Amino acid sequence: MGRQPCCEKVGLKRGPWTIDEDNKLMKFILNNGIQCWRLVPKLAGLMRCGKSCRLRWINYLRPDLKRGALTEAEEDMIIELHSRLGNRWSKIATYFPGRTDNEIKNYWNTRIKKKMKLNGLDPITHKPVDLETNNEEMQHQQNLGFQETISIPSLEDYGQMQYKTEGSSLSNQSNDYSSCIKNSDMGLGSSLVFQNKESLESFTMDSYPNLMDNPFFWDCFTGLGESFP
DNA sequence: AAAGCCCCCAACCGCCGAATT
DNA sequence: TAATTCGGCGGTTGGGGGCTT
Repeated sequence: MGRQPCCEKVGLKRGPWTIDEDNKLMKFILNNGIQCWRLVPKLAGLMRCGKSCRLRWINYLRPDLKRGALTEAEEDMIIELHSRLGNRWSKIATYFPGRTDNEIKNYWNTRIKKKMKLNGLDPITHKPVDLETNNEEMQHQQNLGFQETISIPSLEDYGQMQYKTEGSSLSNQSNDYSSCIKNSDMGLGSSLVFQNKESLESFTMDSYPNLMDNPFFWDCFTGLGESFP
């Protein structure tokens, strides 16, 4: 009953692949293609399980893999896609030819996640970390008429500092509101409002329900780091 | 120079839906 | 229909290398 086992479980090699193993696997797949991963190690003369061979091929040996560090543009796109798709790394990886889901996942876990936390954003929800927990701050912002805020804790030491980006548009529909002000007040964090160029009327994030999904949103943060010593 | 710490990433693990017998 | 594996996925880990003290 049922299928045959994928491989002999005993005596299998584990851990890092040797150059010799890589060569055997590469040679076999280039010559024969991939019909069935279960048969690959046997036919290629490898003491590995099929699953391990598959992983090694997909993540390291595939000739179409793009080597080297991810670019800033790729990083921006990962953030954007993650905000929409969540931790669906294989889905995200389809937008990056030559990159693997493992590579993107690693990049997210070791760099982007850290960066977002530094910016006071929850890497899971892409929303400000203390939005729900800091009631005092929320109450303060509500008193000011701000219903939703973006918190940038690293600005705490900068008191009344105002940071303004010129000419950064949030979307085609919001060109009139192209100014973005990050206003750190009371030393608790920073609020984000959008200001109409003509009327100087301000809008909160509620004006843009899907703001975090908009790649232009992240432009607001460009250059922010330069303000710091 | 050496020890300790931190970061990165390759590889493993466990789970799940699909496929097979 | 049940039992079992396959293929694929996301989460996690541990070893190696680089950096700091």
